[in-house]
Amino acid sequence: MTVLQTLLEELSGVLPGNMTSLFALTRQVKLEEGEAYIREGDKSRRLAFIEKGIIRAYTLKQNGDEATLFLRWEGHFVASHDTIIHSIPARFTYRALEACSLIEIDYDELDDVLRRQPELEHLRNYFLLKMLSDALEGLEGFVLLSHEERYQRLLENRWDIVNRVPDKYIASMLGITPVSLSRIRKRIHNKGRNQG
Amino acid sequence: MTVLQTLLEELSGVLPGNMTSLFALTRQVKLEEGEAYIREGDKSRRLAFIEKGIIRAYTLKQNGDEATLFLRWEGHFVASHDTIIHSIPARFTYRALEACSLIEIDYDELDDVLRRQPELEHLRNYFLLKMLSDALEGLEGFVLLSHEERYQRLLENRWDIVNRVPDKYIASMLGITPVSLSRIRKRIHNKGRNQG
DNA sequence: AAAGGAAATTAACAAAAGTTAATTTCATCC
DNA sequence: GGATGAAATTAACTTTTGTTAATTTCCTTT
Repeated sequence: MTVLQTLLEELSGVLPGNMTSLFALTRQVKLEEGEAYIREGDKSRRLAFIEKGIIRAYTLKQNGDEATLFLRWEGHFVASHDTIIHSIPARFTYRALEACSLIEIDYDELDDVLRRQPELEHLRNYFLLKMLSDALEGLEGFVLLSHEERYQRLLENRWDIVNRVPDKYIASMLGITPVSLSRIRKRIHNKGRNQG
Repeated sequence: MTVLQTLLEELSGVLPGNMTSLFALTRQVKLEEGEAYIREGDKSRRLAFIEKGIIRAYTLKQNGDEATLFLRWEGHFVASHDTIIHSIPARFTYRALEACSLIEIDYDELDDVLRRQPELEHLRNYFLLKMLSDALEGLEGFVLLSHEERYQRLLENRWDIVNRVPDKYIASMLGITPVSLSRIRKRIHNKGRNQG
């Protein structure tokens, strides 16, 4: 039984048997480090649970630099909100930062199953609420915290993830340049020295 | 028939009769300008559709300044995500910037109705996806755009709303100070003069 | 019309971030 | 183990923002 199955059963309280129609539609996908899962311009509406690895969503800014929108890792779902919510081609590329193991499903097929088995609908609610909560938490950071505080918070809450990801992607996610992040790191380090 | 009823029926394709149990639980709420709808610390799980007016979600930063997380206006739903998603007391205050007319429902009662009438579940999906989309769009702005570009985008997309809201709240939403927003406005104005 | 008060602008200076480029670190490959 | 190349740091300089305070604008009230 997979991590995902265990998770879903805990959340839904539904017996494994009733999940058969759901899991019949899933397939395992392996990505090599650096491999793209969804490319900018793709129209496929696939959705994946991350069993292992980190995926980075990014796009090119007008000035040519990459901008990282978010990272997702073990236990998260990843999908292009452009294709699923708005039915437009993906405006971001979703690429594996590490070798990844995913469990994939087509969103439209998932939708069919949920329509036929409304007792599973609260799974969808659960994950939508979780994603909404994450997004709002991100927004909060930008409104409430300075760049330095935002990085500090990331270190406190996700030290393990920050450690697995090159700083330049972290910087971009924080809305700053790598040079600026480096200065922030130095500042934090010096504070630690002087003030304990 | 209210704006909300019309909207829901368009979205759900469900006949008015089936919505009776839903609307039996709603009540209209009027707020004066400056009146709070939900206060920081509140535990109530109410949810409201905004028929008329603008509501601002804000909290006090550690330094004592107010930080505005978002604005919601006609056609949006407003609720404390802290109480509804996480079941913790609201960390933000939701206050009417203008006199408001709301249609309110208790989230737990709504939840009951949706469980009993699963044919309405896709309404919840629709609104959750819409809120998620809004939140992600906000995040995108912080990652992809400079302060000036973010303000420009707001002017282009929501000129009518920006016009109804004091600049200091707009500035806070953009993650900058009122002084800085004022300078940005001047810069934009001057560009318009010189470069047409 | 005058007064009062909040919001917005401006000014002046300090702090932080952007930009470009040089330098150093560090992991990887041969 | 030395070469290679990307990432991170540092440096030097410019631009933007933060901060505090003064000034102006604008709206409301009397």
